[in-house]
Amino acid sequence: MPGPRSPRVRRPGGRSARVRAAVLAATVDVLLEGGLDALSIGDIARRAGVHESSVYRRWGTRFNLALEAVLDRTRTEVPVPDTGALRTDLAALLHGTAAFVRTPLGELLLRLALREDMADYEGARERFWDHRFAAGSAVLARGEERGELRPGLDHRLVFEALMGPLHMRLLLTREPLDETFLDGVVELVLAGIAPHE
Amino acid sequence: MPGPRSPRVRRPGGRSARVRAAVLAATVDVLLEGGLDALSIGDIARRAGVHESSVYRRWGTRFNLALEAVLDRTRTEVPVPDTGALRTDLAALLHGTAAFVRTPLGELLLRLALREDMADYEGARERFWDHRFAAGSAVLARGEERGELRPGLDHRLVFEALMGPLHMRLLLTREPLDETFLDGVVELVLAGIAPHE
DNA sequence: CCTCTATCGCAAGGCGTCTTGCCTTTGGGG
DNA sequence: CCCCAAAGGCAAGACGCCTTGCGATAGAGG
Repeated sequence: MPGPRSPRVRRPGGRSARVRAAVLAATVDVLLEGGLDALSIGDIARRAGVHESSVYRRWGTRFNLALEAVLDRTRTEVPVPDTGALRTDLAALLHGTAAFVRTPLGELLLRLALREDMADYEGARERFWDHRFAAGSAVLARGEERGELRPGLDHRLVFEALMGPLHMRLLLTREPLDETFLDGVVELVLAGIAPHE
Repeated sequence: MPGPRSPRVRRPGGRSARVRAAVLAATVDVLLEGGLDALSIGDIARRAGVHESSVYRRWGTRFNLALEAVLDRTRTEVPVPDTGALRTDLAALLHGTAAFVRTPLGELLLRLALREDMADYEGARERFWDHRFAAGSAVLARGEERGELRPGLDHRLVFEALMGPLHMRLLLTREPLDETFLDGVVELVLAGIAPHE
């Protein structure tokens, strides 16, 4: 239990912070070299010049460690496209996501998100998707003002219709994410949400 | 190398077949009780009355074993709905898939399909999705004859648009798969592929 | 029925994960 | 500047995954 003298925030340059930085850096290195399967706590501890038990005590499992390391390196801010037209905005959103998941860290993050045993990070997942959904919703709201789609649509549903096929290919059917495919999805969604003439 | 006397097919009631059946049965039991994480080769071998090394020699990793056990139990035949209208056919397809992935074995299969380290089963995955896609394509072809959708659309794309949001919710955002959602997807896709009036 | 080989049982062992109890070090607060 | 709690280092060890060499056995073909 943290006594009354227990500091809430340690000095950012202290030993703990150094250890944390060294371990996270080593983790990202290993991750980028060999992927999730190559992740070994012993290896990381050695590279970071830290004892194994320190890693275990702080992070528990290597997946917690990997997630924290990746999140630490990943800027999750999503740029909200504003090209002036719904079609190009949606395309930018989709292509941006495709580009991200093709990034080494992006793919790592996606793979980690699929694990079931990360109870601690429910919040992180929720925040991640809320963030991305907000970008989609902003784009749709502007399109609505311009009369480019029917009003009253469920933005979440439209967002999922846009992003779903991409993730399905990536994770399940493992077909390539070529331009034709991405643009086809945009056109299909666009047709689905267009106002009745 | 199999000599000239090497039989291609062993007797189906022989020792090997008995071991295989016992191990697969034990595997499914464990899987249904505790999920993928509870899968321990030692445990399975004990339950099946078989030595651990026999399991390792035959299946290698527990994920190969799990996949074979699940595939062995799963009838992957997809019923092709034919209700007379595209809307209800698509709804049946989507609800059927949702029902399958909510099955214990269905969810297990989905989780296993996500693993990257199953090089041996690329073929199985391809066959699985080809099968399901064929059902979707048949439905779309009939709809096309009835003039319920624009001709010349990429059936694969439409299929992915229908199934993508479901899998995205299930795997990534982990939001519930309620009726409203599923029906919303059907309506959106339907609007997206409808002939221009 | 007999042979012969694929498969299984067995035992020993390497390796990685993760825990735990004890001691040492560090650095924030008084 | 000193004290002391939090964090790290260390060592021992449990446990599960997976491999391997060898001997035993069952069952398919002759």
